[in-house]
Amino acid sequence: MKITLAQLRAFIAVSRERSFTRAAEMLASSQPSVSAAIQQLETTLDLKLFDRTTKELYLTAESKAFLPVIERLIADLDTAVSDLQAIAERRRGSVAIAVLPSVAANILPKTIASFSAAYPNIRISLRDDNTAGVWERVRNGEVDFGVAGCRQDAEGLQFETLLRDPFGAVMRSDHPLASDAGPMTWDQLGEFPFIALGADTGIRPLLDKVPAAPPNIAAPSIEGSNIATVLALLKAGLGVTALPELAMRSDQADLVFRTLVDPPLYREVGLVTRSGRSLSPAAASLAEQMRETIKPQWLK
Amino acid sequence: MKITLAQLRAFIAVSRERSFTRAAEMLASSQPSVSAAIQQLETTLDLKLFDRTTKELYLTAESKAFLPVIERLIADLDTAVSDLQAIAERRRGSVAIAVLPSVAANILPKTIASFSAAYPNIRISLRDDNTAGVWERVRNGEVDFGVAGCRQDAEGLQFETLLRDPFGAVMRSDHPLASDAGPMTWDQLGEFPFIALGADTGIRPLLDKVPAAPPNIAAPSIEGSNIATVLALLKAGLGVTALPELAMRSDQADLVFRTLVDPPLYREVGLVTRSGRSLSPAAASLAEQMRETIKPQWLK
DNA sequence: GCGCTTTACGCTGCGCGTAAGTATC
DNA sequence: GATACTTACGCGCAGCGTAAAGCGC
Repeated sequence: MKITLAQLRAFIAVSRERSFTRAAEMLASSQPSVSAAIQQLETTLDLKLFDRTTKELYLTAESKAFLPVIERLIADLDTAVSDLQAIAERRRGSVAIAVLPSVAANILPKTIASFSAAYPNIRISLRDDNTAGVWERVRNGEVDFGVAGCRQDAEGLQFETLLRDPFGAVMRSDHPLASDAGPMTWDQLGEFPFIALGADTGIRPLLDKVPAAPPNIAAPSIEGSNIATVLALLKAGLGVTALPELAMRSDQADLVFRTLVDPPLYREVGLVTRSGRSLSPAAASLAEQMRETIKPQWLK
Repeated sequence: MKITLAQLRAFIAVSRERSFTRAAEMLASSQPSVSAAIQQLETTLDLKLFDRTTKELYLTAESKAFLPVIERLIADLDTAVSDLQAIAERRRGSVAIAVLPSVAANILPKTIASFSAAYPNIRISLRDDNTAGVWERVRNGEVDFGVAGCRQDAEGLQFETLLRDPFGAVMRSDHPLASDAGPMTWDQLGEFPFIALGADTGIRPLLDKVPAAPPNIAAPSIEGSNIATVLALLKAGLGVTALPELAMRSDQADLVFRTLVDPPLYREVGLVTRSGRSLSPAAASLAEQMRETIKPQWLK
């Protein structure tokens, strides 16, 4: 015969109430079923748990010893379960994500505002990094998911596009190319010193694959290791570059962005997750919130 | 939906084995039933516990946190249950009893020898006391049960006769009455100084109710507070007394016991238990052993 | 005779096992 | 195509509730 949690709960209820009838009320059950539960427990353990007459009910010495153990057991279980349910219901928990700086600056504030309003007790841990760094942090489980550019070597990882970020030329506002703010073509960049990003960024490989790009893009005058550096170089008037729009939107002072066409180039930015691994409830909600936030931008 | 221990055990098994199939083997169950158990748990908790493909199975962060709690829970439960079963099977436990000195000397050695042989790991705690003391110790729960004389004021206590101990006259071997060893009558005691036991013993009240007793029994020359004292007085040749046989059997040196008849008087000696309260398994066995040990004597 | 527990009984439904289905590698 | 998990399905049985019986005061 097998012990069940219901039997243990009945045991606790009867012990506390010192009455089968009141225990049944407490358990929102019928009195005979409590009776049966106790009898089964007694049969299983081969031990009398209660000395009972119609008038009084006593715990035996054995059940007196058993009771606190079982009470703690049931309490621990209930605690564990309600903790889990709190996590499931997003009343508790935390999410760690890694995102591109451009995403952190331009998208996350809205996303996090909405998310925190909906789930005020979820802690969010945020790291910004370039595409390679984001992917690595997702791969090693440091974060629940990431937001970064697409990559080919998605071994064990999954990519879901959130937005297509259009490339444009960027130059100082007094640069010859800055006289017009509209779209321009790749070959117009050929006459000016090109300031490129390092090869370990997600942007550089994309540029290297543009057939219409003039040779100075592949052989840049200067290379900056990250966006901030490149923008600084641009502001110093040392050349032009090509960047996804989002990457410089947060720092437009003195700079002009002109969308590049013929052909247009996009950086796909999206969610990076471990394939075959589910997100925690809170992380899933945050990811969903991110999709919601970006959707309008998507349509742009 | 309700959580069951089977589900929790399935959760532990799958977590450890990282496979539903192997978990099912471990649980001596079918694989689909393990599958169902996990699904029910996931439904109840509204939480994914495992990320599973046919190839690999991972615990989610939540179940990783849940697992050790549940493992300890189940381990504690199993421990508690097996402890109780040890008690039920008399592999562990202890019995405390209070008995009359005469019983301790004449009956218990055999009883305890048999009992300890059958249940070597049960500790026995033994106190000897007079009838009043034994009853009191049973009443206040100091002992599991007692062996003593019968009493009327059995409020909440129960008496079960084990043996009828015949009264006899006791005197020093050089006493006139000691010339014969056979039965004698009460009135023969009338001519000699009577040494009585105190009124707080179980024996004195019995003597006071013998109609055939000569007046010197109710008005004794000397009163001893316990058997040992009375026997000492007898050995000093200061008089005669009337005692149940068992009370002096252990100390016959220099004394003669002659059964009293017309009418014969018996002290009923038996088990004293709290009514409506069950004995612990070990105590029940010891009581039973006592009945077995005494049965032959009973027939005497 | 009253109050509480146990027994009796019919029912629902859960859970098991077998077998077929499905997905992933 | 092999392997492992999931779904489908039928069966048995455990547990519930109602109702009747037993039992101690």
